[in-house]
Amino acid sequence: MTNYDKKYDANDKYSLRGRVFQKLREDILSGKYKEHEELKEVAIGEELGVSRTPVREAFRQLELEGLIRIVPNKGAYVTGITAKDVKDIYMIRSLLEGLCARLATEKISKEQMEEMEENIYLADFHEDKGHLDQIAELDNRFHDILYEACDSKLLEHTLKDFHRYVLRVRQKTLATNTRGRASNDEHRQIMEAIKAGDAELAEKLANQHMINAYDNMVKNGLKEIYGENMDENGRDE
Amino acid sequence: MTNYDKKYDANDKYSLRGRVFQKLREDILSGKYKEHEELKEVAIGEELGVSRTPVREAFRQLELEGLIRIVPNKGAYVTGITAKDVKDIYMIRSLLEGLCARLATEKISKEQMEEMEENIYLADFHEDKGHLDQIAELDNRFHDILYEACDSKLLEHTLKDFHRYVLRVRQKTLATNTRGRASNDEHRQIMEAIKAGDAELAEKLANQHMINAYDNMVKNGLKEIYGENMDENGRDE
DNA sequence: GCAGGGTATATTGTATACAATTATACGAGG
DNA sequence: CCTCGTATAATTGTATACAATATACCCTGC
Repeated sequence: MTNYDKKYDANDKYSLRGRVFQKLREDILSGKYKEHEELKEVAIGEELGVSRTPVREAFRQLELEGLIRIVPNKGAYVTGITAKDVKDIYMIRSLLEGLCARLATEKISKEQMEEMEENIYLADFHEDKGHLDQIAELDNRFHDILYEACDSKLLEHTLKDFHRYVLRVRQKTLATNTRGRASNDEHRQIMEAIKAGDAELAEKLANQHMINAYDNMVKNGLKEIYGENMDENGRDE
Repeated sequence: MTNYDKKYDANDKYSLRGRVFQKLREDILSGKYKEHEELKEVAIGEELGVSRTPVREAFRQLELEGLIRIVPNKGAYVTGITAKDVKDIYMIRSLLEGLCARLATEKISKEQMEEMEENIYLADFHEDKGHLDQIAELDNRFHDILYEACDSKLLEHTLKDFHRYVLRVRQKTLATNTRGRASNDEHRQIMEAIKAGDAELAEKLANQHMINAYDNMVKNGLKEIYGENMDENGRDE
């Protein structure tokens, strides 16, 4: 938590450090650098045409974002997400997305409401056409709208952090089954509750939306994706 | 979010950067550096006897912790907490401490349970004696035990982040009234619910514990402490 | 053949030098 | 007296040099 939008000032794309940070985050989340892979300062620096200094500073930030793990005097390693992590994140998100939806019911602006309606309409359209990339994009955007609408920088940032963190997993499962349609239907219900001013209902629906998303993940191969880390805690309860 | 305990490997007290980071965090939270104060790299470096490099890296981390704000090419400034921030944090904490208590009911170890009981016993003792520092310390520790007992690195870290973030505020209010006693009574109830294996009750009690703590803050001068930032959003609802 | 140690090498940690940017001070012009 | 612009100083951004640490390999001795 605790960085909000302020971070974006310093991670601006105009400083070398900011560019390195964003590039590395992108590459880690997209899977270019795989789990437990070691990132070497000089190698990254040469690849991006900068010295070690901005690379090192970017590393420090990536570590606090949880994307890499720095072992003193040894190196920086890409962190993995365990199935247990994913489960925990969805438990937390279930509560916080609910809170977010409840707050958004009071605070949402006309523009945000309209974008949300449009988002759902478009998602239906692309679902019919089978445009998987757009569906994933719209799904992400729906949640971002919700986060922005709750009028809490802290909650918004916390949720965006978690959201981004599970992107690696979510993209895959959303694209491989019929969850897209169901997910969008749930989005519509949440939107309508917010529009009707029913904060209680919006909260409940958002809670359940996360639970459904997680259940779907488990059904559709979370184990295969993160199989190597499942042993410890990933399958209980 | 998203850094867990891994961070502590890199912020070890044996590297200069780790020492600078911890020292600065301590000084900011304790109030040595006040809101909006500018932190200069050379000044900090000279004071601690190190060069700018480790100071800069510590700055990057402090920024992601939300304690300072770095404006590119300008400087690093201690961030303030608005009353709205505090309110948001307690809303979020209410839910997450509840979740944490619920999980802890299943997962808590014998040692943790014992430390929790001892904590409450000791807090009562120091309350009788009027040892304000120890009371605050034990209050913090109670929550840390709870966080550790939930068996979720992610939830633990998220809650510790929020907890630390409001320390600046909480210390003051806890020390200025009778909240200490009431707080410890609530701790006892939570502990007993966990001990009895009643996860539902533990969750509800932890929810309410945070709400009570926040209400008490508002009653006892949150406005005075953060008066300058109240104007925007701090008093609605 | 194997264990232990030591040296070479690679990599990170820190300090310093240099470049770029921003803030400040002062003077010229109105 | 005020304003603007330029020069100068202060500060951050980046690169490089040097130090400390960890790793790998070979060499020696048993």
